[in-house]
Amino acid sequence: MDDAAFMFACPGGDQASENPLSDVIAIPPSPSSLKSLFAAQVAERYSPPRAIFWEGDPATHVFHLLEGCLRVYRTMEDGRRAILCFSYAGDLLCLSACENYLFTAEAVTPIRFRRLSRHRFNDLVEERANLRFQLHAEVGREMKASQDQIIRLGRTAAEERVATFLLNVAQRADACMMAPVEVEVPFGRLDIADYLGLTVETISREISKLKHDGLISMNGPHRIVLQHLRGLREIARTEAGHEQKRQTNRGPHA
Amino acid sequence: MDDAAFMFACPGGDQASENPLSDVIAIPPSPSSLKSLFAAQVAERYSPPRAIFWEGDPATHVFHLLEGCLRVYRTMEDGRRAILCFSYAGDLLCLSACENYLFTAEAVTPIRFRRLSRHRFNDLVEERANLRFQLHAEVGREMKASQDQIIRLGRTAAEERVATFLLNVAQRADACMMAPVEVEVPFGRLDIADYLGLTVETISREISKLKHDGLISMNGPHRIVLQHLRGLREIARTEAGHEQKRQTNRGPHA
DNA sequence: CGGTCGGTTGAAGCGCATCAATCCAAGTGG
DNA sequence: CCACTTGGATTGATGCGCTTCAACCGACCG
Repeated sequence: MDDAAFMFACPGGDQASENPLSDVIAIPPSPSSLKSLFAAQVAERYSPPRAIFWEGDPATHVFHLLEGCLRVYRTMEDGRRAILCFSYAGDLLCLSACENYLFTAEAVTPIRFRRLSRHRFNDLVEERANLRFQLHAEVGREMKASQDQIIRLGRTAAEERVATFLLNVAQRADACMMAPVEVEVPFGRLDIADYLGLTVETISREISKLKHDGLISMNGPHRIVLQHLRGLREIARTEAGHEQKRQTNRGPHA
Repeated sequence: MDDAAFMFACPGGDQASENPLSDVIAIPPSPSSLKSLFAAQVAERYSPPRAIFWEGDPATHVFHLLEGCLRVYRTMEDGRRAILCFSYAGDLLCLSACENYLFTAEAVTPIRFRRLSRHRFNDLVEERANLRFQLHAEVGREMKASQDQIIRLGRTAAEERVATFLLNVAQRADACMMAPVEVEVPFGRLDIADYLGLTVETISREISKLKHDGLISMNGPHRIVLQHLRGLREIARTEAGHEQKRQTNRGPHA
């Protein structure tokens, strides 16, 4: 599965910020990773459903999520909501340049995170080519994740979206993905629905269908066991291929 | 209208690459804009429906589109296609960091563009803080555009999408947007459909409906006159607001 | 002039939304 | 400790919006 469906992931392993010994003492000795820039900041704790910032507010800070998970969403005037992604422990938030936050980020579980003023973050990143490179790469990953989401919302059926979603959550938690995997799904059905562009009822029905077909089983609505990964992947064949068999839609000047 | 629906736009006015006098002579005297980095490159011409690069190919170059327009898309194994955005004259392409191109970019009209090797582009950008800043800002705009698209595909009806699309194309062409605007829509209905996550028939029907309601009129399928901007905006009220009236969907740990 | 391609329009069907009822777990107050 | 409440999840019944299938039209082209 090469589908990085969640934005803001930081697959490039890096435990620096979890290992204060290397950075907290004195002046950070030339930090080697974006996350280590946060090491000196105090960790804050929020309980759900508290937001760490709101869509439209001046984008004053950058964040590093240490524990728990977040929903990242935008809303329309009439209240419709789209969840852009979920953020997990280890993720960085708000790396993209913008005047105001483009979305709201709200705790789904109790979270722990650090913040850094955007000015300071920018200054620190500017100091080292290494960090600039990491930042650019990270934003590139976010772009890819957004594009995956665009394909999914525009061109796949409910069943495919739910299967893909489950596989992605599983991969988040358990990178190896061998035997039947039990996944913790901390978000509610409404969150999943707003993420996949569907309704709660449809999510529930699709999950029930997968359960009925023996592809998954459940221990309560928030613990789902993926019994038959191959079958799920079959359904979730959302992945972009590279052939170009389809008729080309010539422009009027062709 | 604060909705930058098309990625890779470069609203930050900059005609440097269109004014060769300033940059082509001798060594670029400390370039002040990303686009001016391309000034020394030869301009290539492609006819539709030729692609300038393919999804999955090694991402060797960065591009500056001088004339014409492109469709930028990804395809799935089974041939389903999603157009991520359209690119217009002036736009930069492939600014995000990635090993391989994430999408195919294909001429819709005859195009003229310049290319620059990614290595060289990176080196040049690295030299000047100003350019690094511009690059980051530009990628941020792309992110916002992708997120707009995610909301649209996940949470709006066909009518809204088509109205928004027309308004966006119009704004591209004519920034002031006062009186009835005649827009040139160079892409075919299939392109619009794959961009909006709909089918050709639905596009055609929605356009007919708008025509019937007097909101637009047409001079052939590729020239659409927006007669009643206010009405269109009414329909297209896709814009994200910032209120948070909706019930919060508490996580299980709340 | 027939053939092709893009666009439009009609008819029928289906997938998901909507509306509504029920279930269940957790919380609350008597 | 139990009656009552509350909110999320599930399931069923119905409806609608968009897709699908199909026919037709007009422009362009060989």
